[in-house]
Amino acid sequence: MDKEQGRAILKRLKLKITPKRLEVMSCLGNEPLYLSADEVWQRIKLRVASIGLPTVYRILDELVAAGVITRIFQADRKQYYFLCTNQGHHHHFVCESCRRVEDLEQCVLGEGALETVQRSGGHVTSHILQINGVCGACSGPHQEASCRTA
Amino acid sequence: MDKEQGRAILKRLKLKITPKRLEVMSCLGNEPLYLSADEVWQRIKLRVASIGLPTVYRILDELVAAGVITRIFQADRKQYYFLCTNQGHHHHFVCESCRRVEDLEQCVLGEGALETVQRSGGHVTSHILQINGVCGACSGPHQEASCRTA
DNA sequence: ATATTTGCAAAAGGTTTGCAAGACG
DNA sequence: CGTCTTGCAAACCTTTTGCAAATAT
Repeated sequence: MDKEQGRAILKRLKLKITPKRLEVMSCLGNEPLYLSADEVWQRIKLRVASIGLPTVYRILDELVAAGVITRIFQADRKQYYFLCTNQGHHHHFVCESCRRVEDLEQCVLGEGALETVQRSGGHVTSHILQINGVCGACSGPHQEASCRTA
Repeated sequence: MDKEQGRAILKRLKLKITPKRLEVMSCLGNEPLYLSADEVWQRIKLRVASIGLPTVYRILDELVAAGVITRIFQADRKQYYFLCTNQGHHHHFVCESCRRVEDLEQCVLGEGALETVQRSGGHVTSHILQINGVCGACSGPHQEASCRTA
């Protein structure tokens, strides 16, 4: 996720191209980790003259609404954000240890899911699916030291 | 969900049997709807002499920890609660219109879900799966009036 | 008798809002 | 230049906490 990709996304969304927006996208797009709004803010502050936390929230909200970034669910009821590079419909595997997010190859929802609802006359509009666990790197025999306790 | 079932659950969880706990379970167990902590509180206040909102939160937390009730995810980032009567591992269909929650017959996670992760050396510890839509009753041709706009 | 439970009031803390100043196109 | 963005400070509001009083077993 370089600046050029960010510019293209903003142009497509009809949003003005501002340094703050580019920084938020760049921040989330540079590593496959989920971050809180506050964490994005802390990282960006180091590189941008001045930016307020509300601005970070506003930008994140825009990008979530546009489908550019995804919310990650965690037990602490804070909002976490992840920038998907993968375009198609898919879901995520989230490592509890290192915060890494991996795209699952396809929507792993089973066949029966929608039928059950449709059978009773209803219809499905959306679904939430997130798989939590420990990634390969964090599960490896020599990786204990790198594991987070949070 | 009558008082007797509530008593049995509390006994199994080694929690003292108090009127407040029975009321919370009874409130959530009487209709297949998800409610917020505040809504549970409002309903119980009508029937119990005095109960504080913190108590409702504490009881809900205990019951979630014990697996008796489930959290429902909504966009407003409030916590919603639903009391499952179904015992086995399963997930829920949530009606956006009437708040009704229906148990899906089985875990609708597809076969490929876990394999993708395991292939790279990781392992899965949990997953979040919730299907949103409009239920049969709310989708029916003569049900427009009963639909919520929230 | 004693550990658990609860009320009350107050705090916590992530997120949102209002408005004036600033920046993009 | 007009409109969209942003900073700042303050408000919001759900949820949590501390502690003393009440209650279950």
